[in-house]
Amino acid sequence: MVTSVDGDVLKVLADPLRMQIVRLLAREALCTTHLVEETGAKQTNLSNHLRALRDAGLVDTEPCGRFTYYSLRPEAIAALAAELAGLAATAREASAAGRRRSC
Amino acid sequence: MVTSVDGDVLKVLADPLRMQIVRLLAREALCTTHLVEETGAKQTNLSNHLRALRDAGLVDTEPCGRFTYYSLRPEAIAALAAELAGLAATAREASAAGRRRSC
DNA sequence: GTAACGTATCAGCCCATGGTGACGTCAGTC
DNA sequence: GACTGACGTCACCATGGGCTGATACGTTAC
Repeated sequence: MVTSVDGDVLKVLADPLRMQIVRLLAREALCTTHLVEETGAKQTNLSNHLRALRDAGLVDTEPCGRFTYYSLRPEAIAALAAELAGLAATAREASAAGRRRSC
Repeated sequence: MVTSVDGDVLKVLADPLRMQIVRLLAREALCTTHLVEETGAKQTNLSNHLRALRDAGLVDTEPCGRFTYYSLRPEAIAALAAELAGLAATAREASAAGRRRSC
């Protein structure tokens, strides 16, 4: 299949807290301390979610002294957006053509 | 916030079987029987997932005798794609400007 | 060195959710 | 009417994954 929407990325983004992190990181790079303040979540919890985001290739980390800056990787999000847009285009086309499999 | 990526839609799409259903429905409208053949999943299981997709506004149903046709709603997918694209654009801009919060 | 701080890892609990079987409902066929 | 096939709903079980506390590690300040 040409466009295989990455299930892992979707699963990672499906969590509300991780989505909130992604939204915050889209605006500016932050370190864990900031995210604790912004989200109100425990540091341990955030560290787990950040690891999930890192493993999925959604964020980059940059150590800075004893801090660690997290920043969003626009390509990852853009790739997912493009794949979904392609899916939507296919569906629109199929819908316009009234394509359906007979029973 | 202007763009609030719908967490429900993401959560629904995060399931691999549901994503497979969405991909199949993007090409043509199908009824449950077809989906059972294509996916190999149990009818009951599919019915549950289809309900989730319907509740999330991702698919439309159209009764046809004793069959039920399911079709993808392109708008729902397109809206999600657009929101994600917006997020990616914001992130790209922030990254280019080197925006980061000081510790 | 020691203390304080930022961050990561681990083990455990608990809840949400996917899968399944039994059953009910509705439409078409005889 | 009785039967069959298409779908949906419900109750149950099992697994996954999110949250937490304890703890470890590395860095900076004193």
